[in-house]
Amino acid sequence: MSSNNSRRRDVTVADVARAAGVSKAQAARALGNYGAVSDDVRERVLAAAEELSYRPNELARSMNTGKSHTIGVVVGDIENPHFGLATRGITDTAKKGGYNVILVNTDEEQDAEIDAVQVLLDKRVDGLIVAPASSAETQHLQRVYETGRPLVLLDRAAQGLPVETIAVNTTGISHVATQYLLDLGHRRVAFISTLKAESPFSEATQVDSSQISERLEGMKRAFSDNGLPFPYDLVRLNAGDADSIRNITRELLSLPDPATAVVASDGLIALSVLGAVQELGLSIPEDVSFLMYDDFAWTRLTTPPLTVIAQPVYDMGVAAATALIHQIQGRKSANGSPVLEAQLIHRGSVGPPRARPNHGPGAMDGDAAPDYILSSASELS
Amino acid sequence: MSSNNSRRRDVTVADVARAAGVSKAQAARALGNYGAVSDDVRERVLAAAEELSYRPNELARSMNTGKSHTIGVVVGDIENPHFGLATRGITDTAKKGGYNVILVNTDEEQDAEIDAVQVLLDKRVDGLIVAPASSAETQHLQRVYETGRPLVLLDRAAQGLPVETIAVNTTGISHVATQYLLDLGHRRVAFISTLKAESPFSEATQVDSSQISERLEGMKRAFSDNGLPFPYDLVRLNAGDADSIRNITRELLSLPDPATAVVASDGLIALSVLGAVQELGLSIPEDVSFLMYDDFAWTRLTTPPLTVIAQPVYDMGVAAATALIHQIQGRKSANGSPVLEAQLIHRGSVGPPRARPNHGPGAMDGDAAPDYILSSASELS
DNA sequence: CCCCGATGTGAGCCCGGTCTCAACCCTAGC
DNA sequence: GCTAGGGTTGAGACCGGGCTCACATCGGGG
Repeated sequence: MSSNNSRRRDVTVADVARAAGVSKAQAARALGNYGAVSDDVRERVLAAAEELSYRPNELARSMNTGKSHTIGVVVGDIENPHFGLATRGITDTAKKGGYNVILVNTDEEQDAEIDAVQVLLDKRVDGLIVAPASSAETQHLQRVYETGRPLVLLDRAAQGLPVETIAVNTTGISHVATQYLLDLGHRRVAFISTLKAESPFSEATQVDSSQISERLEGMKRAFSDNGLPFPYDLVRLNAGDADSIRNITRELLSLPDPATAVVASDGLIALSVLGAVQELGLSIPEDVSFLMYDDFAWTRLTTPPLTVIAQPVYDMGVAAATALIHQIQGRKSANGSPVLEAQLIHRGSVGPPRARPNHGPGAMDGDAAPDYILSSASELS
Repeated sequence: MSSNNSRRRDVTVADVARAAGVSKAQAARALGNYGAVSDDVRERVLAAAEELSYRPNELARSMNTGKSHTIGVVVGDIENPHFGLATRGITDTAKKGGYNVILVNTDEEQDAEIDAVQVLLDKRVDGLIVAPASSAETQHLQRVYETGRPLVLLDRAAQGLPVETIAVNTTGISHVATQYLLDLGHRRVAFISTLKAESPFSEATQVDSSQISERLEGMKRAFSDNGLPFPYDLVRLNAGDADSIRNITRELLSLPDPATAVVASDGLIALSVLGAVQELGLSIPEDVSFLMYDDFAWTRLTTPPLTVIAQPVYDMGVAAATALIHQIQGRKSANGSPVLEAQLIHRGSVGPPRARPNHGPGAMDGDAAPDYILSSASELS
């Protein structure tokens, strides 16, 4: 009936003004609630607006206020619950502050990210939250920074960019977790990440992601603190799709000197690793210990439940959005960024490594965890 | 250095025109690649644009083309992997078609949804994809439809709105799944959903969500096909947060005549139900059978792995975005919406109910599954 | 009685693009 | 030599709000 006969034009202030029998300026004032307007005029305008069901065109409004009340969010993959949860934190906070969120997925592709940032800038978002795919190639972020448009990084820092970054103390928690594994007697600790890299990992590899490099840093430091050599051969990058992760897992566990503990960099990786372990007929933690980043609800339901490094992902989203909105509004961050800490949560997927006949020097000779470990383990649970 | 001294204005066509020594109109033509422009002018303009690193203001462009190349997506909860995955399907498809996505979360609140739709309309999105919280209260969607702005519904239909809706044949799969449970001997089948409702479920309850009502319809039909009374007392709505789900689960399992099978309406509910079952010290499927909607990777890792109703969630997102873009571009949907089918995937969480001494009439007297069931079960696995 | 400020009001510019229109140049055809 | 018609060009309208400015109008104080 009253529906779309040739996409009728939207109602504008001019229309409302005409209907109310006043000038456009007066109508605008009444609607925008500024300037001086007589009660009579205000009433007539508001009535006319109601009658015509007038709605301001936000695009037009944005154009001369220069504010779009929209923030751009660029993440690697919303399908990944890690980002899903962070995004939730961002959108909740944004909404409270009167902002909308344009979400762009990059599949962790550098080019897609560059593009995304550009598009969002073209759309004149008021600010950007980016989880950069690379901490090394950051010219596009540099450019954003130079235009003066508010920018907050999530999860990963960008080299040499003095931009507010919301992330947990990754090196620290990684050190703690690794020390825990070492104390239990593990020496062959593997680490699997989706991070894209050209060649196999070695001592010389420069890792592009600050987050991954910090995790590795924490591991290395723990090994060296204990006077142990770091097992470079067990660090695996490029763990993209489920199949490649399965293959990597199989390989790590069938080496002549196999991994006795596996650390998964995120939940998606964890799922594939666990699938592969299951297929190999190995059991956790008797045959392999397993540790993953992020504490999702399902990690409590596996047998055994999984020992995880919990990150306050939702809160990180909240913090990022809060910081960004502060920047947009030209305020200094209230109290700097809140300190967000990750936490090692002991459940059942980590145990002492299986005793192996042929172990090199420097290894502890027992395979059971010393008492003090068990007690420290239960402290946090 | 070259950075933000007092937020310098963006470069405009006028600036480029001046730099190239031509009129604004000519510069616009050269940049926009339309009309007649001499090679000389084109070159000078493009060079100037490059030099000044000119970028068109999409807002201004949208304003007089009337197209924002943006679609609005309104979902209940992105944190829920169901929507996470669907959103991924939507954004992937949108990007391919040159559209961006503004994402709004409603927490399944009707008011938030009304608000969200309004805001997106105000921002002049080219179209909307909505997973409506209610199939009954749909005036806001009705209004969208009346303005002629493209609209596609996801997951749930809206009563009396002749709008393209992307959903699986829910009644059918629910019927199949229920029949399977009945064949195994279950009579006390519970269903838990987040759907908000005023009062406890009864025969008279009108369910607000088409999706849930179809699922219930499928269940009821299966019961009546078998001449069995439908256990209205085991349908539980309002299963919001983790705690309430835990309580509901405990209650269902400790009734005088307890549920022997529980169907969870989504992954988030499933997690809490499983947690509660674990806490009660019950085992699946010996003590209770369990069935859930959506096939997430983690459902394979629990002990036992879970029997699920797999929905092609990603593809539904793709289909919704595709349909919307077709509408926006004024084309008829290529081949109507593709037929999307859900599938019952048999794993280990459903078994025959425990034999109970005191069973009413009409129940099968054995508790083991008849042979034909087992074979039909393995067909799909 | 006149001046002044406070209050109302309308005309019109602005944001940064798109696009229409009329004018201009130039050359081929008569 | 003159004109028709194509290729080029610039001026300026327009999208829909925000906002400035100039011009009332009115009441109170000196």
